Amino acid sequence: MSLRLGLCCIFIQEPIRFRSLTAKALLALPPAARRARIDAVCRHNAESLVAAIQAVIRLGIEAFRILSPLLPRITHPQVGYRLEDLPSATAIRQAFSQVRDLAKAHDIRLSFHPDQFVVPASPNPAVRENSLRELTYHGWLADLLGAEVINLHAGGAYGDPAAALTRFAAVFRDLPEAVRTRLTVENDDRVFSPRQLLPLTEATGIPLVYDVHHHRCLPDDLSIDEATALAAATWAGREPYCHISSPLHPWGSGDPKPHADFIDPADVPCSWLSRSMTVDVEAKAKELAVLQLQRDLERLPNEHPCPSPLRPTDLR
DNA sequence: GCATGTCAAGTTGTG
DNA sequence: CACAACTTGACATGC
Repeated sequence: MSLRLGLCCIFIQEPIRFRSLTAKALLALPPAARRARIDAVCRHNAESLVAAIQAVIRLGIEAFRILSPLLPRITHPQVGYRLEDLPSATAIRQAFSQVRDLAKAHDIRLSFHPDQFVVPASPNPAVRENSLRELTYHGWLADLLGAEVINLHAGGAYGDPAAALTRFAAVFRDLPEAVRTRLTVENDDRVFSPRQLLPLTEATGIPLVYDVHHHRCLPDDLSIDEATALAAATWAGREPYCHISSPLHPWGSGDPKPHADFIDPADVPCSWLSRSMTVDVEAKAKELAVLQLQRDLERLPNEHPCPSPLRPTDLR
C-alpha cells in the first residue's frame, strides 16, 4: 500500500489520555501548587505521548499528529513557564527523546496542527505576535520530538485574500528556522481553496497540505486529481501530506463540514491509490477509523469506483 | 456519579 | 448581533 495513514491527536479505544490545564485554574493556585500541577500534567502528557507512539506502532499506523497543548498553557502570558523550570524537566526531555527515537526507528511521521488562534496573516499586530510566540513553541517542541510538519490554515481573508497571503508570506520569512523548515499550509473549507493558496506556495516554497473534504466544501476550478497533483508538486520530493474525512451528514442534506465517525472509502479519491502520500484521517472514531480505512484500502482497488467522481462539483 | 458550563487566543457565516 | 464551528476534549462545578 502506498498510502501512509495517520492518526490525529487522540485515541478512542486505546487507554491513552492527555490531560489539560486552564489558565483560570492555574491562576487560582499559589505558586508552589501551580508549579506542581503543571509539572504533573506535563509529565503525564510526555509519558502518554510515548505510549501513543508505541500504540501507533503496534497498530500499524504510520503517522501521528501531536496535540498542540502537550505542555498546556506554556505560552500563556500569565501562567506560562519554561520546561527547565519544572521538577520533572529531565524525565520529560527523556520521554521526548524516546518519542523521537521510536518514531525514527519505526518510520512514523509526526506533525502538528496548531489551533485556530495562530493567524500569521492577521492585520492585528497583537494577533501576529501571539501567532509568532505559538509557532516558536511548536518549532522548539518539534525539534525535541523529531516532528516534521507544522501545518496551518492561511487564516482569514479580511475582504482581501491576496493582501492576507502577502502578509502571510512576509511573516513566514521572519520565522525561526525550526518553524520555517516545517511550516505547511492547508486549504480550508470556507476561505482559501487550493487554487488560491498555490501562489503563496510558489512564492515561498511552503508545501501545500491538500484536504480533499475541505476542497469538496469549498471547490475551485481544480478537479480533485489536479489539486492532488499540484499539491504533491509543492513538496519538492518530500512525501506529501493530505487529509481525508467524510461528512457527518450525507451530501445534500445539511452542513457538509462536520466530520463523521469513520471514512467512507468512496470518499478516497481514486488517484490517491497509486500515489505515495501520508493521509491524516480526520474522523471521530480516531484509531478505529484509521484501522478500518486500512482494511478497506486493502480490499480496494478491486471494488473502488475508478475513476472516482470528479468531486467537488459532482457531489453538489 | 453524572450532567452541564467553561476554558487565552481568531475568523467567518449562520440564525 | 450573538453564537457555533473549526481538528478537539478535559476539567470544574453543582446537583
